[in-house]
Amino acid sequence: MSEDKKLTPRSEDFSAWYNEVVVRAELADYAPVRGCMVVRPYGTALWENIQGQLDRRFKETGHQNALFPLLIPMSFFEKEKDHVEGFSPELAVVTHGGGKELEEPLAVRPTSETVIGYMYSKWIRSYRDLPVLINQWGSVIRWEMRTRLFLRTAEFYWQEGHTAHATSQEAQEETQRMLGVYADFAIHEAAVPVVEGRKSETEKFAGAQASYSIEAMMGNKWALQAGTSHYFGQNFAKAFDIQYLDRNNELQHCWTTSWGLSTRMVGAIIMVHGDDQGLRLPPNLAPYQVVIVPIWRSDDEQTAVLEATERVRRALTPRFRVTVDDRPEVTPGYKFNEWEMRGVPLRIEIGPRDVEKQHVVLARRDVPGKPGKSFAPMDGVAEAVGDMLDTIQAAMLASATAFRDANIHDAATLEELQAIVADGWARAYWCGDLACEARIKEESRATNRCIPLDQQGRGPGMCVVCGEPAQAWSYWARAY
RNA sequence: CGGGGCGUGGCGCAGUCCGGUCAGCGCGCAUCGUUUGGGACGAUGAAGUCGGAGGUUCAAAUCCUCUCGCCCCGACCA
Repeated sequence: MSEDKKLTPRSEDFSAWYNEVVVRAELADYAPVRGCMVVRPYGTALWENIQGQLDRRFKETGHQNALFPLLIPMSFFEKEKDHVEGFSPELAVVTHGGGKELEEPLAVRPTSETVIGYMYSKWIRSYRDLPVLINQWGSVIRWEMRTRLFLRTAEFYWQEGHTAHATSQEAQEETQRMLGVYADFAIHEAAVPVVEGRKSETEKFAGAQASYSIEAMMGNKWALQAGTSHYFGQNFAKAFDIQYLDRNNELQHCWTTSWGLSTRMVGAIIMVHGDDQGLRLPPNLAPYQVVIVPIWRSDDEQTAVLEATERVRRALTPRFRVTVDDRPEVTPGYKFNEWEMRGVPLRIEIGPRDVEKQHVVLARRDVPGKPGKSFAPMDGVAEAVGDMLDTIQAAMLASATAFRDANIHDAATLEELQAIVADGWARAYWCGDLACEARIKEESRATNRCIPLDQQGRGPGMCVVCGEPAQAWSYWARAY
């Protein structure tokens, strides 16, 4: 048995395991450009399913897609003080075009608040134009010092929603509505049990008045910010003159928001669900929900088995995303392992014995080995598969939720917090003082992940650093 | 940008300290045969500017200088 057939146990070296899963499952590769990645067809298919589920939700909440330019004049960034400070260090800048040096350098967008703000200032004239609810799918570039496939690449693919509203309240509601959309997507499609919360002052987005995030616990108990939603107040509207005439014919600045979710979600799915066999994908997002593996020996068997396989495939298509692995040159055992590594949630085995009995073998990816196997009659296989995929989706969410909850603990002191975040998340009160927050980070290597909107279950508390009364508790964890 | 590690057929590596039949192993790949219900086996075969550039030497994967890239840990961040 050669070394490359084993995946690194998740508990030993999580980073190595993660890289191996990404590469061997053929999700992505390194690009010939520093810090960038090539998303391979299998990874892209997964991403497209994520896009589909999000787009469906965006449509339901009244949003439309649009496309804005990749290149942004440098001067746009200088219009909002915090924004330029936040992004200047990580801009990629185009200085030449058509063989000549440009009069004004162009930044490759690191995010599109500025160009979109510029356009909104032209589009919005009246309160009747509001709200503007637009989303963009595309890629952006941030020259990060350190990169990781999917989690932090220099170029990354995402959606960024940008909205403009007539009132502060409406913009704040939008910010939280979209946070809720992300949480709903993560929980019900990705089976990633996220917590929702507000970012602290130090953690919030450059130029935002308030930032919110969904945070997920990875298999090594680190935290990952899986989606963000920002309330800008009138910061960008004032910087870009986004104004409208209200009912009283008075000029007002808009209230704007933005929210984004990236290919980082793919990384989250890998790190939340993956196991020693490799990738595990939730049925709702898996490129292939079902792989059918026909098994035969003789030519006679082959004919009968492939006939049955085709019948089953037709019964499942197009209701499910199905692929058939009838490669004659590799053994069934090889196929089992390969598709398990690639995370396909349900495998159907059809061999001579199954044809004879007119049933198929169902093998669950989320329960590896024999315990995950069962039979389903060929007639009515679609119903059995539908039920099984629902079961798998629910089971994956349940186990990820149980894992998360088992690894979150309350901390009453800094010492307790330090001990907890070494191998989990801490819930700890913090007075809101920046110095106390910095102290926690220094002493524990943990960051303030978010201040949950739902503060239930804990009474009034005291800051774990200074002991002063604290209004709210946060999740603290090591983070990607 | 600091600290550590690594660049040798497609992939994973040995060889580097001590220069000289070291161009080698496993997997993969190709052909043929036997196999096929949990990563098959045998035979034969193709494939490598040893990351790059300079230098030392009769001789460099190996020593020296510079350089490029990647991975991990920090700082930064979706």
